[in-house]
Amino acid sequence: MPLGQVLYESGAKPSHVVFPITSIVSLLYGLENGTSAELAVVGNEGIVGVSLFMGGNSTPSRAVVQSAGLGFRLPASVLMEAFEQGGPVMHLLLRYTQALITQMAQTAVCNRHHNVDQQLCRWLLLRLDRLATNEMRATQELIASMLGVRREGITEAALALQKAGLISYARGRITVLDRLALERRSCECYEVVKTESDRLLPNKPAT
Amino acid sequence: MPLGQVLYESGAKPSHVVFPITSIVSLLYGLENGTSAELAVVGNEGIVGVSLFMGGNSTPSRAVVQSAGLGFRLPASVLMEAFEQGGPVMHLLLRYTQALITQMAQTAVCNRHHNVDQQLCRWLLLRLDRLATNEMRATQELIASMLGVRREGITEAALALQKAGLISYARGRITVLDRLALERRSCECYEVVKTESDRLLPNKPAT
DNA sequence: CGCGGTCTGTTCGGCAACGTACACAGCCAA
DNA sequence: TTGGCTGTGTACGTTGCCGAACAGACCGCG
Repeated sequence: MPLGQVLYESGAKPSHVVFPITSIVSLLYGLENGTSAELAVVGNEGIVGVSLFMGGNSTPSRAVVQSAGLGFRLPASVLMEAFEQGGPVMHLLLRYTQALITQMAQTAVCNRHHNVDQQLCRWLLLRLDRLATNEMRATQELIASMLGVRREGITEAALALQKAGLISYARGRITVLDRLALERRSCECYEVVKTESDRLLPNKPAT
Repeated sequence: MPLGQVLYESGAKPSHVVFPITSIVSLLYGLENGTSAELAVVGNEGIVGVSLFMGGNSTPSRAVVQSAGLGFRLPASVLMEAFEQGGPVMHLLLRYTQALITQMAQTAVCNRHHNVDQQLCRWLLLRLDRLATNEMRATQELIASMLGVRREGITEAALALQKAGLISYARGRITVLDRLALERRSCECYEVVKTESDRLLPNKPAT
C-alpha cells in the first residue's frame, strides 16, 4: 500500500476492511473549510473499517495510508460472516474498537489542552510503536495537517527536538535518536492510549 | 438523577448501564492537570456505559449527569445477556456506539478548528435536542469546563448571543429564543452529528 | 432588611498559535 | 550546469484565548 492511498472516503461504504501489517493508516476527520485532523492511527495491532461491523456501513471519516507497507484486505462480506458468528472474533473486534475510541478521545483532549511540542512527541511515539525501525518518512507539512496546526509550528517544535538531540530531521526523513527522552517530553496522552490499548488487546495483534 | 451525579468514574467498572429518559449525561475525558473536556452528550436517544458490551469493562472517561431528570438503570449482567444473544438488540447497541464515535470525533475536530462562539452554539443545540423545553440550566462556569475553555470566554460568547436575541441568560438559566438562528450561527459540527445520528438510529430511541 | 454566597460582566497584560511572506538548501531532471 | 521543485528555516504583525483580579448583580437565608 503506497503512501497517500485512500482506503475509504468520508461517507462512502468501504468494500473491504484492511489489516495493516507493516503499514500505518490514519483516520482523519475533515471539515467543510478543508482543514482536518487525525484522530487515530492504525498499524499492525488494528483494523481499518470498524464501521462495517458496527453497523453504520460508512462514517464521516477518511482513512489514508501514512506509511507505505503491506496490508491484508478482507472483503466486507467475509468479515461480517465471521463477526456475526459472535465468538472470540467478535469480542476481539469490539475490544479493538473500544481501544480505538480511547485513542480518539485522548487525541481530542490533547488537541484542546496540550501544546504543539507535546503533541508532536505523542504523534512520533504512536508511529514509532507501529514501525519496525526508528526511522519514518513524513514532511513537516504532512505532520502539520495531521495535527491540525500550521506547518511553521511543526518546524519550530521539530527544531527544538533536534537541538535537544532527540531526533534528526531532514527533508521528510525523521530518525528517532532517544525514545525515552521523547516519552518524557510527551504529554500523558501517549501513555494513556498505550496502556489502554495493551489492556484491551494483550499481546494479540488482531490478525 | 440529580445534577452532578457521577454515573461512573474514569477507570472504574460500572455495575449498571443507564438509559437517560428526561436527563442528560456528559461523557468527560480528564487530564492529569485537572482540566477536562466533554466529548459527547447522551440523552433519551442513547445509553451510558457502552464500554461494558464493547468488552473493556472500563474506560478512561467519566459520566456525569448534566441535567437532572429520570433515567433507567439496568444491571450490567442483564444487558450483557441481551447483547450476547446477538439479535437486533446487539445491532442497535452497536449502531448507537457508532453514532457516539461520530459525535466524539466531530467534537474533537470542532475543538481544534472552531472558535468558542461556534462551539457554544453547537453545545446548546445538542442539549436542546435532548430536552423537552427550550430552557436549560447551566452556569457559564459549567459550560466552560465542558468545552475546555475559560469561563470568561463563555461570558463573552453568551453575551454576543444575548445581544443578537438568540438566547436569554440569567444566573444559570438559559432560554433559547431563536433556534434557527442558533443553527445558522453554529459550525457544521452540530449538523453532522445530528444527521449521522438520525441515519444510524432512525426514529428509535434506544429504550 | 441586611448579609454572604453565587453568578455574571469587565478589565489588563501575556502568550501561543495564526497568516503571510520570503530566503535558502537539497534533490532531480533536462 | 542550470533550472525547477520540494522541503525547511525565519521573520514579521495579528488574533484568539489564557490567567488573574475585581466590581456589580442577583438570590436565598437568617
